[in-house]
Amino acid sequence: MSWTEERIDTLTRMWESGMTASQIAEELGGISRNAVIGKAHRLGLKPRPSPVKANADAEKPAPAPAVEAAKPAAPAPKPQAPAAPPPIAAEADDDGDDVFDDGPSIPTAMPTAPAPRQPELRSVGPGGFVRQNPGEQAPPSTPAPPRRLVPARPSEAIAGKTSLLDLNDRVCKWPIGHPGEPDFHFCGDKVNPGFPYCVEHCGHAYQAQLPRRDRRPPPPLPYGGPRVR
DNA sequence: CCCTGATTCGC
DNA sequence: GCGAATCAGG
Repeated sequence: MSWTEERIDTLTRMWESGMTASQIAEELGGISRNAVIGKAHRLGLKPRPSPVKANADAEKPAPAPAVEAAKPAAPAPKPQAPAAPPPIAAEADDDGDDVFDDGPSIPTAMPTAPAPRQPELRSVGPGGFVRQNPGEQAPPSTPAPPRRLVPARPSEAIAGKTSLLDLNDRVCKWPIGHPGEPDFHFCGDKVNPGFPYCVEHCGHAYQAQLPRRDRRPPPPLPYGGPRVR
């Protein structure tokens, strides 16, 4: 098997949306988990919560005269930052016509003029909702993921629906249902220009920020919160 | 044991 | 560039 552009694209999207290397390998078929990881690294995409991210020290005064087999063996106790489960937002890369693609961006990216970071400046998005400024961005109340991303595999249940692999910059990435469920898919409507979601779901994802004093205590949506649908 | 991603290194 | 082998943490 060779890495065609299409396969690379699939790999990239799945990798960036949090699929494990095993799952990606299985999806692509005829390829090993290692191949996926190797390719992912070669592509330069690897910002991923690794289960083994301990070693950060490169310099070690210890003499390593051996030609090889020099194992650092540095059990430096490091505080482990808990890796938050990645949001389901798959920043799809469609080659060519993605005008607004400036890399892995957050949904606050403005299509036209970047709003200068000013405390009380507030702009109104194309959908008519009030934008949040950078910094006050609570993660979109994505009711999505953390359990386990399983499918992405063509199934009868999602026939005609927008699957993970169908995501691009033009369709709404709002998840419908939950990963792992047979009919898990995405909204797929035309996006509110400049946003990852359609107008309706932008209304869910971006809420007008009330003055702090009027702010209700944050609704504890532990996880697997309100179903969208 | 299982899983994960990271890294190495012969090809 | 590729990916099996290996490593290492959970």
